[in-house]
Amino acid sequence: MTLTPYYKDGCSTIYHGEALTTIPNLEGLDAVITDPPYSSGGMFKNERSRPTVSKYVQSRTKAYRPEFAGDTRDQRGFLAWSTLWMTAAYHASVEKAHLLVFTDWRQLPTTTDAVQAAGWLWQGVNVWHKSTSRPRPNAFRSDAEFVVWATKGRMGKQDNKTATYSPGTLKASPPRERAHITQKPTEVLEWLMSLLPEDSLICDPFMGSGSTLLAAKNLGHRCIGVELSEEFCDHAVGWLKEPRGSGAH
Amino acid sequence: MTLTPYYKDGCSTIYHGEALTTIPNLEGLDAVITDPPYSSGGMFKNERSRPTVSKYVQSRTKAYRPEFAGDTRDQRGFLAWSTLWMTAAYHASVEKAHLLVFTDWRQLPTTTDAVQAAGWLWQGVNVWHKSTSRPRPNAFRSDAEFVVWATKGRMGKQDNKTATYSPGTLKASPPRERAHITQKPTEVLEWLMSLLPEDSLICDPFMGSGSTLLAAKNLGHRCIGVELSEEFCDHAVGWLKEPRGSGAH
DNA sequence: GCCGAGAATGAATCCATCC
DNA sequence: AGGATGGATTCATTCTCGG
Repeated sequence: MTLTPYYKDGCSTIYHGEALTTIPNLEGLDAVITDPPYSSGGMFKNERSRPTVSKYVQSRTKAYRPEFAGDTRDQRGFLAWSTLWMTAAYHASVEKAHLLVFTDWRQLPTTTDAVQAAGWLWQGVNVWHKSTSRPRPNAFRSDAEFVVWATKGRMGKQDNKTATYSPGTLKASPPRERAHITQKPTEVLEWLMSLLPEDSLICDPFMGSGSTLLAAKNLGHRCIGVELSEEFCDHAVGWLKEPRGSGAH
Repeated sequence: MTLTPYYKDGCSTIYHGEALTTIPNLEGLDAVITDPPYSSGGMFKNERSRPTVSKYVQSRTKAYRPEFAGDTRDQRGFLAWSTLWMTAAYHASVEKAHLLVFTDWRQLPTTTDAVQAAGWLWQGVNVWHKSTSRPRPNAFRSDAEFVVWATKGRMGKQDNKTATYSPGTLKASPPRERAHITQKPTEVLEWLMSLLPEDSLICDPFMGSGSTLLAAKNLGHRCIGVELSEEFCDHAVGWLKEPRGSGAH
């Protein structure tokens, strides 16, 4: 089966479609960096099944943000689904490829299970410390988002001359103006790409607004984005053509 | 069975013995805050009979840990053992008590499993960002230690007047002059105690050098420490009597 | 250009209320 | 009764704007 790109230029490709059916058509990936739907937002079914806008957004101005799909799975469903797409990503990747998956504290153990079930070698947990989070009385604030890091096989000997050293924890605030609820600061994505050699081929199977593609472009990598919602595909295309408000300065 | 304290003063009590057999004799705990051995260290005789020098020189957190993809019996053993002491701690605690357990990334999923298996309500994952870790070439540094947070039952209504707001992520380096290698910064322990009402009863079933007892004392709480190694017990007693180099300033 | 004051915001959570 | 909906709450940080 041949895929038809929704958009394509020198370094960016966007496919409009489902991750599970699209990833098996890809190959030669050096890294998979993505922020899948967490299916969090509550411990109970009725809370999870609320629309993402009402689950997650609560601001006075109520800026419009599109709904995103696939956020209603229960624990077992989330594990099974995660294992499926991660297995597909594994087969589409080259040896020693990197996998970097965002998750919140509730799904962290399930995500590490899925990563390993899919054949990846779990290497660690990175922390994105976002200082702008809502306070909770008599509780610890959940002001961290986690990134499960894994590789395809062992990394082997490294040349210390050209070696890269990256922190496992980064503090950064979400961008002021976001199209997607979960839109990441470019800084965070560039951090996660810091281990990659030049001109790597990256894939983000849950592209959203397209931050991963933009960060890859900034760093001189190629990137393939997959997104189910046409609204987000549109946004990403416009953003790639004219990255206004990209947060870069 | 009545326990005989190894040491006791107004706010601190130390029992020299095993956590599993000691905790069932305790009651009325408002919080359990501890850094258990991550591997099976302390569970088996060969670990316990190691020479004093290696116990003191080698950090407990750097102890041998099984390869992840390897034999899973150690993982299962760790889960079973963790569930046992956490269950005992649950029964020794009052309603709405807090549980705060240090763990590293490898044992984080097993720890959250054990916490929930023991009946505690998992509330989140705190991050201690310690900037003093060894860099690895071509890798993300593991510069974070995790703290699994849980409570005994739901927390219910909170009074907003007297409510406490605590961060979920803290950056702190170990004090330059440490009385003991395994010592955590007092700052970190005081952070974890920040949700507790005055004069709470805390328990650290894996006391080590006694940082938890010292932090509790600083904040006006009572604390019970349990420790298998007599050397550690001795050290803690000396430290409580004269807290030189405690990191407090 | 730098600094200080003021405003806006958050993958939240609890709880009352309605259907 | 039980599931779904909507309102109120809160502070650290960032952003904006004016002097």
